[in-house]
Amino acid sequence: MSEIVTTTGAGGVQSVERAFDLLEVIAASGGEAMLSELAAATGLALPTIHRLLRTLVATGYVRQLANRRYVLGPGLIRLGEGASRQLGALARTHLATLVHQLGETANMAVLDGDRVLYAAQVPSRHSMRMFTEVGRRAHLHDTGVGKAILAQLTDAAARALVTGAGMPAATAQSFTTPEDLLQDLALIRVRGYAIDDNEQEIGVRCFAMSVPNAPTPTAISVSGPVSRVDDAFGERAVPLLRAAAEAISHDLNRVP
Amino acid sequence: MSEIVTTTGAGGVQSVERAFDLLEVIAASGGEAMLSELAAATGLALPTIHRLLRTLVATGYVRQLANRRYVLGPGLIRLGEGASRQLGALARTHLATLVHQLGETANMAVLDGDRVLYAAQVPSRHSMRMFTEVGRRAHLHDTGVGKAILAQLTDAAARALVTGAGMPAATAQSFTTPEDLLQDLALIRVRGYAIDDNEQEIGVRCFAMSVPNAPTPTAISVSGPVSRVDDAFGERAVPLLRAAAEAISHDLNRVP
DNA sequence: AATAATACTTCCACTATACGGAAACTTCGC
DNA sequence: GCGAAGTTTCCGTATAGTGGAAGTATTATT
Repeated sequence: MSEIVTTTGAGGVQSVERAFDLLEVIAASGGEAMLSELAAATGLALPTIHRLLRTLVATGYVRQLANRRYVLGPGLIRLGEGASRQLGALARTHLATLVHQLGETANMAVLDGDRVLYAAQVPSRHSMRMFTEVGRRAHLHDTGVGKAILAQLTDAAARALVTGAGMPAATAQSFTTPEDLLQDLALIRVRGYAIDDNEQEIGVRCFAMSVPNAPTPTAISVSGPVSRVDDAFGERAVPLLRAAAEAISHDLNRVP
Repeated sequence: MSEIVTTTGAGGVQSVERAFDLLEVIAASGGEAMLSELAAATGLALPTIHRLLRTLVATGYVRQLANRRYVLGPGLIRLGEGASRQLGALARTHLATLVHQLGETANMAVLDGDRVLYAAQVPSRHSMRMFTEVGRRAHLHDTGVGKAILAQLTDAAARALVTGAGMPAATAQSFTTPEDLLQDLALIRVRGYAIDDNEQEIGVRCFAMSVPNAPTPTAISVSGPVSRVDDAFGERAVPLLRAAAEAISHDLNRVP
């Protein structure tokens, strides 16, 4: 399913890159893989992989079953939580302000490979609200945050990402061809924000904006049912979104 | 705060061990650290750390702020999610058995820093049930799983964790001083399981037991309304909990 | 604003470290 | 039980990583 993943960037420590490649391949194989599968996916020699895995097993980032299969270990949960908290804590106060001002759920998401990863959420007090959860990953082409992130990139880069990931239609409103999507991205660049209008889920609309100068491409959004999130809502939301995006950008690049 | 962390196990790949040591130190420093802090904590030479971090930054597992400070990167969130799902899948069948036998919601949680992280849940079919969700983190001192995990540790370690995290009273039944809690932990060690009796939420009672020999301190529980989860329930639940904990332990420590 | 102090990054020669071919061993399918 | 596929150990080799020293940026001090 996967092929060579090695990213031999100049000055990188080879064995560290390879160790993380192995973890990524295991994750991509549903969290469980055999030694020979890893060899096929990475192109590395068997003894090399075995030695790297032995190190990861000894440190608790990989577990080995009696199958001899390798699975992601609990040590990674800690690190993942730490990373998630790190990114989310910074955003949460600003997202909470948005929720207070607008009354709808606010999210922050980052580009992760060819998907968006929801890194923080402050839910609204409405009972009817989005059920997206922190840690969930979604497609780029049919979410507000995804399109806001794509609009920051060049057309070529955006096209490469969505064609790589595929463009399944979540609803009848979803874009299904790169051409249609690129047209929307051009509009997003001009007006400065993205709208997801029933594209991800029927009945849900969302206003999203990219966070400038983020280390990883990042966007924030407010979303809710179409009955409440209408054009009038958008007029109120856009300036507030911009303020929040700039505040988060400021915090991300803060120099204390 | 930390000191030398290096785990030079025979046959381990040095640079991989060091890279993960760095990640752990960053996580232990609240998700953010300076290069020189890392040097002090690990005892490694500055150029070595710099090179390792550059690799981690290039691969997205660490971010570098404008401060030049290093923080855990979004790539770790993916891996953590994968590991969490992996652990949950293993437990789910055993938790489902418990739910089938007892008719109440079953959970598995792991120690994560100074909190418990719910890693898996199988809800009961009762409409009135716990609303805890996978991925949610809770305090150690007022949950069944938290107390079961604390009881595995020494009094000193348990005290350090709860004083570090604080002991807010969720209900009038919650323990609020380390002394009271340690007394309960002693009881838990003797009888082999923990009871959360209206401590986390009024009306909810929970029986919990630690999973022996888990790579990370882990516990499982069954919980429900006090009307159903009474002493008679406990008498039925405890042997089944023990069987489930041992089955999970068995699976964790490799069985095909 | 200029200077000192501190922290970070690049350079480079050395050698310890990780690599991978070949062989021994284990498990699985038949 | 036997053969095949997969996994682990061994070990000579050379690559890949190491860290002292020097250079550059950033922050603190006067």
